[in-house]
Amino acid sequence: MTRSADMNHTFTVGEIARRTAVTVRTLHHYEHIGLLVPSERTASGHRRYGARDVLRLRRIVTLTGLGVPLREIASLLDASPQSVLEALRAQRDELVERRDRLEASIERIDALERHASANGGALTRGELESLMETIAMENWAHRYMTEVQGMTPAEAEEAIRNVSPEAAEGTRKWAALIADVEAALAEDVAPSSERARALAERWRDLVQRFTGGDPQKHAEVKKFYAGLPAGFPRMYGEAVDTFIHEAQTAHRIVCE
Amino acid sequence: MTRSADMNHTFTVGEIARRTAVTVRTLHHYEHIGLLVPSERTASGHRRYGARDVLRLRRIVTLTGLGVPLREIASLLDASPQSVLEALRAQRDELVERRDRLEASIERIDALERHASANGGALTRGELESLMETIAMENWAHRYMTEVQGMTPAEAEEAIRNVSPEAAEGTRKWAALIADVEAALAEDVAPSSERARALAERWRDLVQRFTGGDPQKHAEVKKFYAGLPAGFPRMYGEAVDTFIHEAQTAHRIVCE
DNA sequence: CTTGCACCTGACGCTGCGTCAGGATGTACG
DNA sequence: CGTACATCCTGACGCAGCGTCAGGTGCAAG
Repeated sequence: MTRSADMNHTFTVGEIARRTAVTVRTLHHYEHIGLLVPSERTASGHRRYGARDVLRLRRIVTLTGLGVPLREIASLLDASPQSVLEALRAQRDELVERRDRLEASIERIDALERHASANGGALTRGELESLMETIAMENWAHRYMTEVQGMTPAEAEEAIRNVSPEAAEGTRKWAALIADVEAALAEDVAPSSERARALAERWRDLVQRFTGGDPQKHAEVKKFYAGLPAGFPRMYGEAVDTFIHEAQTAHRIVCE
Repeated sequence: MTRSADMNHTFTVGEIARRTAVTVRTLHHYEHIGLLVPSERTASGHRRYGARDVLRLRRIVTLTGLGVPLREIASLLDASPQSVLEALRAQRDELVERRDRLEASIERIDALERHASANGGALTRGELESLMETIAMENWAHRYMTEVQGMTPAEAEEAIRNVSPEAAEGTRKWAALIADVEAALAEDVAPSSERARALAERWRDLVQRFTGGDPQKHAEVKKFYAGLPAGFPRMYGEAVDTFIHEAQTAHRIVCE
């Protein structure tokens, strides 16, 4: 054997880095935060890692691979197996939540894609806008269900997914209408104008369609809106509300 | 109507924040990076957001909700619908990749949990260690397959998942053995000791089991290891190799 | 002795804001 | 008209996990 029996052989940062697939900078960082301090230093100050350090590092790498934050790893490395398991359970829950959020985003993009390809692969700016507004309203609905109705994120996703296609179509139309009204607001369109009349009529039609012409349901919706906690973000702004009201008055459009 | 016709009404930061469910600090930040600069300021320097700003903000919020980085949003807001779609496609790919990574981590934790509950819900330190070593080796295998064999991450996941239960069991035993050897190294156990002999025998048995006693397969495995690119991280360190070699020599354990 | 590589410390950069700090404004009420 | 009290302002540090210089030292080989 040409190699000496180097049982308590020590390694330099570079060697450790290569052997465990982390960077030198990472090792510096781990030492800086006190997570992995090499057990030795040469006289000239070079780091020397022993077998014990390598073991510790392997555990650290494993746990970071599971997405456990470094702070937690630091406390876990000296903890009992039970608390490690417990921490990993908590970690799992977090990972699941993050994964579900990603999944929801992916599905929204997919939905947008489907619409795009249904329209021949090309979208006009307006179509894109209204689709993005739909997404915005879904986000809003999600917030509403979790924060006001107290649903879990998963339940809210479910509820939103379970909306029937026609209702989703309605949502899309609402989003488009609101976007149009806000565009009109941005362009200083007068409520008495013809364009405002068209918007007010679309608004009335959507309200009728949404409530099925049922005054009681209309009242319910109003109550629903009134019941929102103060400061809770609305689907559309006060300015939109005011504009539509004025346009309806100006053009004597009865909404109910 | 008591409220005046405030068509080009402007809003303060706080109002905007409440209505769009972002924080005031976020609006400050968006202005700081030039993403959303309010179209007006009062004489005293207070921000005033108009309908146009609200529209822009809604789009920003929608896109951040899809995980698009702010820098990209900045360029997307003035881009054509086509390039927006294109960017969202790229965004989707990224999201999918992140989701898959999360999924893999979740599954690893689940596997660990299953082992734990199979052992009656309680794990000894050694069992936990060896399970974590298994994870480490899976990570290693993943790196090996993607970086050396050139597989995609998905293919690598597949390949690892497709390992038969017995092979997985073998992997676990290997991991446990390596961990034990490294522990022995950390404790300065002599290669001539009884404990080293036991380790060397376990090593020999695993090699035999892995190669099925076939010398050619043994040679293949050696070649596989020798064929690894220089500097590629190994499953175990040189010190382990040396230790086992010396122990086998000291106790005349023939391995092949 | 020089070359060249590996190592050292220190410090800023990145993402997307949260969270003070210290002070100026705005609005409602008496 | 003064006084609360909410809201607004700017500026700056903090966080997670390192990447990436910058400027200087150590070490083995030719």
